[in-house]
Amino acid sequence: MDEKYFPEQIETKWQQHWEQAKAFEVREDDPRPKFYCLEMLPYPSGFLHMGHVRNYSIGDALAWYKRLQGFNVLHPIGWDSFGQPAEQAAIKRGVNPRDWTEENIAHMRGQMKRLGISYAWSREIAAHRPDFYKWDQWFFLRMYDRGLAYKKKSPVNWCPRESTVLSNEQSSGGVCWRCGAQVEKRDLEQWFFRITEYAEQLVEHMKQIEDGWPEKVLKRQRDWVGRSEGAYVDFAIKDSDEKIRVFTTRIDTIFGATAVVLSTEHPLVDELLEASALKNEVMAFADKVKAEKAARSLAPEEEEVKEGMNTGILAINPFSGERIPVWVANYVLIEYGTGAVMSVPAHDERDFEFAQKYSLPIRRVIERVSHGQESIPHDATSEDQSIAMPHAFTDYGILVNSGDWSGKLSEQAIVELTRFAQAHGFGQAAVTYRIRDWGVSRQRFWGAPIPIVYCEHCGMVPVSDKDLPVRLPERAEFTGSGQSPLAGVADFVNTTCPNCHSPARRDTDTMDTFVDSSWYFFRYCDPHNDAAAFDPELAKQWTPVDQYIGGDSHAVMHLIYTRFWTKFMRDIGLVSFDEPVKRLLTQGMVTNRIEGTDEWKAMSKSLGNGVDPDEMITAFGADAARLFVLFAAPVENELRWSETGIEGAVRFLRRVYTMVWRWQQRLSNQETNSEAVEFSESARALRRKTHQTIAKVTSDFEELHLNTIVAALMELFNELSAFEAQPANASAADAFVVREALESLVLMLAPFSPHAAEEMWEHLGHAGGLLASGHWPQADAELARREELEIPIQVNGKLRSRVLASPQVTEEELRTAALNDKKIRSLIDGQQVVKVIVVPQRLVNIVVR
RNA sequence: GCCCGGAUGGUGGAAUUGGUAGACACACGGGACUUAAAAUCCCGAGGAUCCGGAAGGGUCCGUGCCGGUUCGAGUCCGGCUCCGGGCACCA
Repeated sequence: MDEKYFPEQIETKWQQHWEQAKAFEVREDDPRPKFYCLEMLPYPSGFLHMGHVRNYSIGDALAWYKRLQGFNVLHPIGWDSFGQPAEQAAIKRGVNPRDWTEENIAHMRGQMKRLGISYAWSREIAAHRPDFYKWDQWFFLRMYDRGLAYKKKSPVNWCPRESTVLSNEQSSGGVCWRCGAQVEKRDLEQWFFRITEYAEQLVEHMKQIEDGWPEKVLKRQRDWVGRSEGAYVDFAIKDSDEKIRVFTTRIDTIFGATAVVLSTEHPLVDELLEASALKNEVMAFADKVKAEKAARSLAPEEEEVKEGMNTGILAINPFSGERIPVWVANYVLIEYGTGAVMSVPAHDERDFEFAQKYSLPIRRVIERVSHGQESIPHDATSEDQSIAMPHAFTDYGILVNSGDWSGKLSEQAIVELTRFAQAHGFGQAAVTYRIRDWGVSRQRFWGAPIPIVYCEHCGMVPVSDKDLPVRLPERAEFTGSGQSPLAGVADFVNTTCPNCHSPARRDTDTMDTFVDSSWYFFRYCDPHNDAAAFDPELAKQWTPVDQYIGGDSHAVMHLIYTRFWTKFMRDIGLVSFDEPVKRLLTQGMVTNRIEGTDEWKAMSKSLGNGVDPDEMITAFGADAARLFVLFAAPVENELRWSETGIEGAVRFLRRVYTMVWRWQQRLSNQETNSEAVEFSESARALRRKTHQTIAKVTSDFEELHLNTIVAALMELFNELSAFEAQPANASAADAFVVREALESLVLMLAPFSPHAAEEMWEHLGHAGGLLASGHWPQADAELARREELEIPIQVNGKLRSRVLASPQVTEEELRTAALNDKKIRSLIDGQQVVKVIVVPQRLVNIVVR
């Protein structure tokens, strides 16, 4: 041990020790309870950024804590190594995506090792390696077997810059989630996973995780799934056998329907207009809307103007028999519900706006329930109330002008009208969801090939399991054009049919990379299995994940897909639970000031406010960088980068290190190891602080309040520094107390700054390091108890004095002590004491008048 | 527009869930060491104001704003303001 703290030396030394000792590898036959600590796997862009450092520092702190507490901790890492950047590099610079990816992984792995994150490296996985994506393909086939993977021609979100299809999640807001380009609509044959089949469970099972997941994430998922209860209602069409089915959540307003409005893309539009004189006009309108929709993606912020056209067709309101016009309009979504709505201008903002524009009648059928109202308003209101209503009235209320249902409350009417529709065969209760099936086809090279071939005779045929993986070819042409580069690789495309062995062609699309991340953490349980994605028995020992940590940018994509995937794996018998992750932590962003401004933004190269973790490690050491990152803000908050802050962390580590250096000689004497009988008052105070700190740190770890843990450790250190005994003159009892404090401090520091902790632990007489588990200190409640309490005394709620009392003081004694306090007596002299409130062990408040 | 968060010193943030507001740190100021600087160590500090030669001590105000509940409110309730985020024609 050097007298001075040299982080670089210490860190290199312990990283080697850990590697040699395989300190963080785990075995399934370990009898201790398991803990699965997982951080979101990174994309191998080539360089870690501070967001990664924060993510892994949080995860590693927890992994260390649990390990020290005696858990068998699985803490793995891998690479989300399929995806666009590798392919972009191939297009722009002609490099091989595989080489590019492997080089990036090698560099980032080195950075992680320099940070000293305690990963079980033998379990490292990478999505782009055939032994991994083989199982993507295997899962695809299982989806296919069950009808959960299907192909359909559909308008897809198309990123023109990257020449690829995006999922709904990846194109939310009309822009590409990756490059920000405006998304266009195109019709392509695409593979989909039937996530909608699991929509109900995705909502329902939130109950199982609501204690462990941030409400913010659950809410976004709930919104994304968009469960909505309502009813289908069929409107018959005059002079036709066809019906228009609409979905509504407000069947109670149906007597106010003054039109039925179809999406311009509704299949019935064509058919119904066959005989209509307006056919050409309406079709022209539909084309115009379609063109506008495609163009609109160029300026998505722009609010769309509602436009429509009367088709001249009449629909029949099944409740009233009334004939109302059928319109087509651009504001009705084909993707949601049935692609058709009943228009109730009086009670829906959108219909109101539309009706005003086209002078459709606005008929009020719901009245506000006034407070205490008993009587029912009668149906005396006039037909057209557009003048009387400045807005749509969208609240629930009481029905008017609604036939037999007038006078009923909305809630009740909804139930009764739905039941009536069902009984008469023109409707039924229905639940709809906003979530759409997950489009997984990508016209890209750098992904898992879709294991399907097309045979002239047999049509679409799945590849046999035994022929997996369908390997990516070594080379391809990267033109950046629309087709998958795989289409140009003859060796890849041309194959034989698994069925009839005649010539066939492979599907040339690859899978969305979110497929990899949907199940990767199950692979860590059994990473080298070449007979299965994982052995269910091994997975059972580790999963579900106890704590997952990552950015909240994945709140709806990855974190919904992985929940879906888990339910699917449950259904094919691989796992026995519904939810893959018990606790989720969404860490805050790391931001830095943009030079010359007062703006704090996420670090990024393009903004020029990035901080290179390597430089941090070189300048201050990994231990200090990690300590600072965890201390500077609560884990879920934004973290504002500060150079001086990290210097403070170095200073703290240096001070602790120096303290250990100063005491190590004295503490090597065995007598300091056994507890003395008598301790001085100040020694007892230090012990008290030690045990109070242990208790606080332990409970804060359970909540991942890492910043307050560091503060508590600093407090303990400050008290230790102020302790009067010095190494040269310390009694055995004093030395014992110092040892207890120092050892506890070093152990509790290990999750934050493990290298320095190892070094100090060794020099406190524990050769062999911290590697063995089970060292976490135990708080002794007896020793942590205060010998004397300082009780604040208030008069009329204002702090006026303090008295000292023993922790055993009774309420009565406290009251007396407060009233007899000199200062208090002079203050309340001559006034009437109305009441004395005594909070045991806490405070006394004297109320006077 | 709708739905969530949040607002505490110069700064990041603490506060046992209704009980001494500002822990811990950064930045800052003063001092020691030094020829000097850096490093290190010690001390100070919410604001205003008063008493005292000093050490110290007192009073008032103070957790975005207004109001309420309570012996007591950063914490609970009602009404706002501002900031951040999510969704965005989902019938």
